[in-house]
Amino acid sequence: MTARRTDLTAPRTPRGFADRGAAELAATRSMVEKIRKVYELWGFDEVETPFLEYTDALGKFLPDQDRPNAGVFSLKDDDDQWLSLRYDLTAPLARHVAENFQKLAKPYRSYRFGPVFRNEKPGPGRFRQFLQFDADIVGAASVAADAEMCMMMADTLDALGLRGKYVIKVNNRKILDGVMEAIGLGGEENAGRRLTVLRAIDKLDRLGTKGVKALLGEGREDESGDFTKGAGLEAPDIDKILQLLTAAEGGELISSDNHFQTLMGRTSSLNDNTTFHSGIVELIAISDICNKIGYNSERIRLDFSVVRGLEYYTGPVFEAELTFKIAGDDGKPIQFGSVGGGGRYDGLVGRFMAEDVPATGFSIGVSRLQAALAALKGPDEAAKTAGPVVVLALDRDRIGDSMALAARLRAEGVAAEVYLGSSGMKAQMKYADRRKAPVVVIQGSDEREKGEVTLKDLIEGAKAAAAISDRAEWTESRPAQVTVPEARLVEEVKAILKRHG
RNA sequence: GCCGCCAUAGCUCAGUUGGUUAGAGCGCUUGAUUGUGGAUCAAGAGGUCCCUGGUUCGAGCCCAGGUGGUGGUACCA
Repeated sequence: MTARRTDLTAPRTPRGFADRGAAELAATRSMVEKIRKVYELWGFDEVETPFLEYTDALGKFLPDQDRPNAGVFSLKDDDDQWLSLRYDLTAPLARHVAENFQKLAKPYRSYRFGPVFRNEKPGPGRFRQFLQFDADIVGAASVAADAEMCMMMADTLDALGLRGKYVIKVNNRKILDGVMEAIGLGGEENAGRRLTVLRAIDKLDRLGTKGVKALLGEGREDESGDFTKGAGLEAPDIDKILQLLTAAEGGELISSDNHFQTLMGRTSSLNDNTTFHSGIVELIAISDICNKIGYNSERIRLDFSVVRGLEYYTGPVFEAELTFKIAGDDGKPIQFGSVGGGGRYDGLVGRFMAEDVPATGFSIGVSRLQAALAALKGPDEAAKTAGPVVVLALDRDRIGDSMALAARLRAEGVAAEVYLGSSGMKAQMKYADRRKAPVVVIQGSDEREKGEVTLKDLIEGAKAAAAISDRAEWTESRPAQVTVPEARLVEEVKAILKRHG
């Protein structure tokens, strides 16, 4: 027996990172192409930025003030400058725009796709590297740009076959800011409490009115016994916020003056606040545009509980949510929830340059959306991808003959490979089976002498085998197999492939 | 980050109050029936019982710390 080696390295992917196989990559590719097509149809140009940025170019908007450096992978360059892996595609875009400001035609419409990295606790379906696909308009202050973003996001999900299975929820940060001003939380000194209030509102869909109420007041204790400190608001102020959250109930985009009046009626105590009021006016404008073009409340809706990023959004915010549930492995329904979102961030480019540059955009979580699409299709779909035709190598001295057969198939555009291992025929058949080969090409000495090849249709054969339980019958029938002259190889293989689409 | 649960073969899991050489099913490899995937039969490979330390005559089992996973929660740009 061999001695145990102690110098072996354990093969392992880093925590929260994953290898991706052919089927998954193919699904990503097809998704990405569909999304790209929509973006380009709307007149967006692709741009690519590096994975690494100088930390200060990303850093100011790290959201969690308690742990300003957590969440990001950073390293020090040889000139002592800190670099970080990008954690989204928006901050790098802001840098790109500021750096090339004179060259770019504005409003600048661009899209980006690629991996982003977050150094935080991974979970099921949640990785430390994942894909995003963003689109942004920089240099357009009008809410018409925000309306475009909502509509394009809807188009994108439509293109992915999700019509009727999602909703784009729209809100405006000015509305939330206005409410907080109205209850005396304006000004620098209340920034911390405003954050707490926004976080509480963001949890409405998960914790319900009751949970949010607790978080706005004293605080809330969760099932594990952990206590989350609340915002400490007075009861009448809490009511004002809850009143707002329910004001958009019915889930309609404000489509007319009539709706506007109704809404204003429901939020009467807040309408004197100018910030709040201008937020409402902006939403009406977005709503008018969307409705005019035919994006009704089936696709785009008003929802005052949408908060999104806590730091940099300044105006309209939107979130794409999948509305269907899927049965998980344990039978419990899984709600996929948010698969993307965005909003207006008028201050983000401005931190690189003296002038403010208005911008709006959104991001699609490709990895998450792909998981949802896969779950929607069911597990069988992924297994259907066909492998190459496998040419068996029965006679080791004549491997060149096998390679010549494969070459002929390739020359006609049929994916083909020769078995290059050292096992016998049975193992080679098994190999072809596992490769998901649709066809196996067999040429042993028998066939070669007669100038023939035997072709076996593995897909048809598998069906036939299911009906056979008797050994003799199996041997006898040689299911789904034909022997043809070598000259007809390509033609016959193509015919079999065609039968299976 | 905080709280809880879990860790035995490639996978899913057994493993008695702490007691000899740690098991099963599936999968994998090889062979038989034939030069052919399935079925059947036979044989075989595969384990630091997560790691380190402790208790004990003796630890897969008990204790402590660590690591990894998982379920909440926090955060989610």
